[in-house]
Amino acid sequence: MKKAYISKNVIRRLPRYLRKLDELRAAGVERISSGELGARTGLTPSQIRQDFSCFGEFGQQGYGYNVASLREEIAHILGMDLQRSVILVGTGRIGQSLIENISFERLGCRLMGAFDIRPELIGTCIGDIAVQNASGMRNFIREHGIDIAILSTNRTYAHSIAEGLIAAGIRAIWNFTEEEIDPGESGVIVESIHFSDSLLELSYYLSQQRNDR
Amino acid sequence: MKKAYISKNVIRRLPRYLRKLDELRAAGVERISSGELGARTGLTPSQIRQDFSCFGEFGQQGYGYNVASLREEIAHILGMDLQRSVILVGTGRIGQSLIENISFERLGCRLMGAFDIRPELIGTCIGDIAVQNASGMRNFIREHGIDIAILSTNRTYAHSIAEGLIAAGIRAIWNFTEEEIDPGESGVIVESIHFSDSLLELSYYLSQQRNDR
DNA sequence: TAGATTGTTAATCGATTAACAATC
DNA sequence: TAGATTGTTAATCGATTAACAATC
Repeated sequence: MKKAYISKNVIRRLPRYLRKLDELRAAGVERISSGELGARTGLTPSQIRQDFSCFGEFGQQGYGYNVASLREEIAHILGMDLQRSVILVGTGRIGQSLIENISFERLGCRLMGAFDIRPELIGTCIGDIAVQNASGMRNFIREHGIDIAILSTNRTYAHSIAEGLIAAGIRAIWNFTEEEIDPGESGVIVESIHFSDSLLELSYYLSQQRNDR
Repeated sequence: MKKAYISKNVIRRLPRYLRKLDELRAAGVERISSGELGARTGLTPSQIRQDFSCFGEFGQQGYGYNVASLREEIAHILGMDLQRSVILVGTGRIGQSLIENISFERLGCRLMGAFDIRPELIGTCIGDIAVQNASGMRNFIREHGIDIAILSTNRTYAHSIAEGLIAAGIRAIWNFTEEEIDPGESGVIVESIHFSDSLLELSYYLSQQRNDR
C-alpha cells in the first residue's frame, strides 16, 4: 500500500539499495530476499520490506525480489529517468572535480553549462563544456529550463548567488559551500554537502574510540 | 546529567550548532537562549536543550548560554582540540580540492602527507606538501601515528588501499570514493561522503515538487 | 523581587523490529 | 504439496516535544 508521505530516513536509504542492487546485477545475481539484502547492507529484513512497501509491492512471496526490476523501480522512484538539466556555478577546483568524478548521465542528469565570474576562467573548458560569464546565468536558466544548480563558489558569494539562482527560477540547489542556503518561501530544494561537518563527526567518533589519548 | 551513549542524530547536529555559534560570535553576540538559537536553526528550543544536556550543563537559568563558552564546549566535545594528524591518499582533483578548500587547522587537524601511485604526480606539491609514493604509506602511518586518512583514490583501488590503511594502523578513514568501506572488526571509523547518494536524494525531492512534470 | 530561561521529567510522536497470515 | 518469503499489522523502541519546578 503506497504511502502519501515518505520519511527522510527512507529516502536516504534508497541510493544505498540502488548501489547494492547494481553490484548484485553486475555479479550476475538474479533474485534476492530481504533477508540476504539485509545481511549485505547491515539493515534488518523487516526494515527493508517496510521501506519498499512505502512505494508498492515489488516482491513475490516465496521468491523474494528480482534484482533487475527492483533496481529499476528504485531508480524510477529517485527520478533517475527524468533527465534533469544541471549547471555548475563556480568553476574552481571543487566544481571541476565534481564534473570530472560524477557520472551525471548515469544519475539521470545532463550538464548544460558552467558559470564563473573570474575573467581568466571564462572560455576555458571543463569536460566538454565552456565556462560562461556569470552575467548570462539568469537568462540561461530561463531559456534552458535548468532544474539544478551545483553551487561551488567561494563562500563569500554563496548567498547572493543563491538568491540570483532562486530568482531566476532554479528548482534545486546542490550546495557545496560552507554556507547554509535558505530557500525561503520559494520551494526550491536545497541539498548541502558540508565537508567540515562530516570531518567533525568523524573527529567526535575518533575521540570516543577506546584507545584514544 | 551526562549520558553514556549519545545518538548519531545528536552528533550530527553539533557541527551545525558550532557554525551558528561562530556566526553569532563574529556578529558580536554574547549570549543566546535556546529559543533564539532554535529560531535561527529551525530546531525546537526543547531539542537544543536536550542535545546540550547530553554533555553537561552549559547554560544558566534566566540568562541562556554564553556564545563563546558554549562554542568552546562543543568544539571540545567534537575533539577539535586534539590535533589529529591526517594524510591524503589519492591526489587527483577531488583530493586536491579538499586540501585547497578545507581549513584543517581550524578543525583541529594537521595535514601530514599525501600519497599516490601515479609516477607523474609523485614529487608534485599540493598546498605545501609533496606527494609521496604510496609504497611508503604504511611506514609513514606507523612512524607518524597518523589518525585519519582521506581516501580519494579511483574507486578501483578503494578496497585494497583501505585494507592497507587498516593494516597499517590508521584509526579513521574519511571516504570520498563511491565504494562502501567495511572496517570489519578493526574498530576503524569510516565516515563516507557519497556524492551520488546526495544528488539522488535531491533528485527524489525534485520529483515530488508540486510543479514537476 | 519579577521575569526569563534553564535542565529534566513526562508525554507524544515516529521509526524500527517482530510476528504472522497470505501466497508464490 | 511444503518451504520460503513477502506485505502488513502489532509491539517495541527511541527521539522529539511539551511541561514545569528550580534558579539565576
